[in-house]
Amino acid sequence: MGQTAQTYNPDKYQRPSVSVDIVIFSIIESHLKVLLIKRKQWPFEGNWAFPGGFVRMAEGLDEAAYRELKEETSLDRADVYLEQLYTFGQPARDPRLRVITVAYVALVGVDKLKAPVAGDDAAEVGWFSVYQPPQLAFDHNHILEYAITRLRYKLEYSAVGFQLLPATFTLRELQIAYEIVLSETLDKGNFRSKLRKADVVEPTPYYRRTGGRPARLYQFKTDAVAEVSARRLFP
Amino acid sequence: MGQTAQTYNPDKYQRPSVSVDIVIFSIIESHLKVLLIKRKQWPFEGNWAFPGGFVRMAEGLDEAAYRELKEETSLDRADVYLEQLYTFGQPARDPRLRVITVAYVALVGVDKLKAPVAGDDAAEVGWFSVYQPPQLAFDHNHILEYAITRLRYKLEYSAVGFQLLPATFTLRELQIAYEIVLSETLDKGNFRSKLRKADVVEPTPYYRRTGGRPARLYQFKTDAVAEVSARRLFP
DNA sequence: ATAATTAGTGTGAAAACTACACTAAGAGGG
DNA sequence: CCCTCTTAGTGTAGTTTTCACACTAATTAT
Repeated sequence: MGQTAQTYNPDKYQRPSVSVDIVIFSIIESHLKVLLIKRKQWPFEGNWAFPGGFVRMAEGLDEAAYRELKEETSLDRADVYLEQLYTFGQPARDPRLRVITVAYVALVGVDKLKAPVAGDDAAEVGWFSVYQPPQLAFDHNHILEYAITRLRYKLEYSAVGFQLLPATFTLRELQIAYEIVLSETLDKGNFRSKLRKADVVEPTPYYRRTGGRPARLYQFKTDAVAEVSARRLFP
Repeated sequence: MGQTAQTYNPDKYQRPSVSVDIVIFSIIESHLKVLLIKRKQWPFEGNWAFPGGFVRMAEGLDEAAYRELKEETSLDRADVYLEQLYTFGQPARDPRLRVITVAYVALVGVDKLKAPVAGDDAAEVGWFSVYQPPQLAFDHNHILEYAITRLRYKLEYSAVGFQLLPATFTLRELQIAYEIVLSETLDKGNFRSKLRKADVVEPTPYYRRTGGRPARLYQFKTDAVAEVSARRLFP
């Protein structure tokens, strides 16, 4: 019969290792891309993996994710949107030892990207299209798929899409970002009127020159809640 | 600088314990209730907690959740809807040792409930209204709130609400279940037409006698997808 | 000037949502 | 048996939202 949490003595048993993995998305050159690091050791040597690492005893999970983000990509917590995705814990997902990983999703605008730095071992780092990723390590294919699904879903009913853009942007750029993530085209007029009603962006006094009529630059309203009330924002 | 997952040797470091906790919801006597177990030991002795326990080295997370469910409540995996909720890992959430817990939400129909059994130590077990829970252990208040929010949210755009009812039910009963969870009244006609359009229930040949006109019994369509396509199902 | 290009607005038809009224089928009481 | 009460189930008009598409606006290139 069952051991309940109160009687079970965990010291008698082996404990798993717990890591965080961060799926970092950005839109680079009109493509939805994900940051990956090349592994230099067994297992999955030469394959690519999300930045991440083991959770330390004295830190929370979000804290661990922000720390790894900073260490492996130099991205500060102020520069990214970070959210817990899901926890993956199949016993065989790491051939070395039992590792349960808490996956996070991060969104970052191109303007925030420094040249991504590697860890101590100067591993190769790169941005890859999410639709043609390289050979991934562990169950990271599965995690990536799940992350994309969640990102699409989230974009439909909230305003996190702004996190993929620079601080100011034209409405056309925002629409293109949504189109890239959702993999569908959106109607310009409808996109704009929804945006107006959602009341999540505000105009700046600046314009960006384009091929034709200059486009007004907008910014995300700081007081706007990310979770846009009831109804879906998009499509 | 950063330790990456590939160079870090986790054996050199202490590892946290990992548990699963299961927030089990049911609708009992027209109230949304949650199953809790009374703790008999320090810490939080006398407080109530979700069923749960430590994850074993050879089992996955869902597997651990189903096992605990079976051990502590006799509920079989076929009898419940189970879904991972969120992972809570604040270092101080358990005063004894570092425990990271992967929380799950389970929905179960009253007809599935046997008298809930306790573990080896015959702990007290009970169903409590989610709005006036007793004194809870650990961060379980926080987990409960999060679980309720997610349940409401999920009900709005998917058809999991059926999981809170017996195998067959009247549409009125289903509406009441939704009203209880969402804490708002719904229009009968509109509820029914949405349900018709969503195409997730089918009539059985049976009726339930009520005070007035007998009500047709319905069942969840087995081939219906739980995630109801695009638009919100309710309100 | 004129065409080409991109920004931004307006609008009518279709679909969905909402509130509310209506009919249907049983139980119970005189 | 007839009337009333209760709960089940349907219909619909008015409003709001969505969707497709046409229109105007401001700049660059020729």
